[in-house]
Amino acid sequence: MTDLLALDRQVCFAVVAASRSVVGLYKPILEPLGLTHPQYLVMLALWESSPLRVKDLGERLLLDPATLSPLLKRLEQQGLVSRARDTADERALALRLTDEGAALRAEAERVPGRVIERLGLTIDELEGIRDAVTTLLDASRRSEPVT
Amino acid sequence: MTDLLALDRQVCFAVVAASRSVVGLYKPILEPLGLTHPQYLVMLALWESSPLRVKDLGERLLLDPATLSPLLKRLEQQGLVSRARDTADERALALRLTDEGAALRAEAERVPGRVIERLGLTIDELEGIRDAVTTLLDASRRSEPVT
DNA sequence: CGGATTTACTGTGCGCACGAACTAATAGTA
DNA sequence: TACTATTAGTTCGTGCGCACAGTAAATCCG
Repeated sequence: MTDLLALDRQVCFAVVAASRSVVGLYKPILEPLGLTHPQYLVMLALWESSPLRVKDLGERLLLDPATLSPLLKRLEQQGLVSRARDTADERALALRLTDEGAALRAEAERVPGRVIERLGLTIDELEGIRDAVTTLLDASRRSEPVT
Repeated sequence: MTDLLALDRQVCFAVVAASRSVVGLYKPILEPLGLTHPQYLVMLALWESSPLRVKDLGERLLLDPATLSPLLKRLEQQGLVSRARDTADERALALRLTDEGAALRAEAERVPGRVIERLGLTIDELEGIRDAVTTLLDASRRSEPVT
């Protein structure tokens, strides 16, 4: 019989610790860009599609608006993002890349390669990890109805 | 050729999001015990070996002393843990379970089963996830020399 | 049209999480 | 024995991350 207690501990501790450790790996690489890891994720989303509302951003990153709100203000202060009310819907905020924010993409494109290099894992290993973690994420999200 | 950029994004976003989501899954289950997830991990460590120093605890959980210090004070205030200087080494803090802290274990033993049940994953899937995430954690820790 | 409801975001409070600076105790060494 | 270096914890500052309450705009509906 499998020891559920030990298995649960291994899975949950590992994923929480891995999350912190991986974010820590990004830190020195993102520092020259002046970004934290969550800010980097926001910029990735904006580089992909630029006029974006806070709500949509939150759905993509699975983050609360209350978390994004101050984070976006910091990005605005850094001149990377502009925050303006959507003219069509005054409740919503239209997030746009500034020229500076768009320009940062060139530098950011070298980030993933450096992270993967430092991890020292093969593509196959990374793909396996991606699949396993995605399975866990999906299972976890299914069990806690988002609303 | 594999798209490293996309792969990196998938792996790193997934692990960070999975971590948050899984911790969120614990929240309603741990709430009746009066514990947050990090506090639960600390209690797990103490249930395993009771006189423990902050340093050792930090090494097991991969957490900074600066993170544990206030967390442990909260556990002390809840009456679950005692914090007393080690008589042999006055620098060190001897963390011990109180009777109440030891007693909480009985309730906590039902936590992992409930989490696994809610995740709805098979034992095989969980073991695969554990192995994949552990590989990632190890790789990440190797690349950022702890000190 | 006009009031009730929903929606989008913001402010507050609390708890991590970590780097950096600090204090106190121990260990190492000339 | 003194003097330095190391070690163990704490404090402070900053940035998430979320629950909860609040505000303002849009939508629903009688």
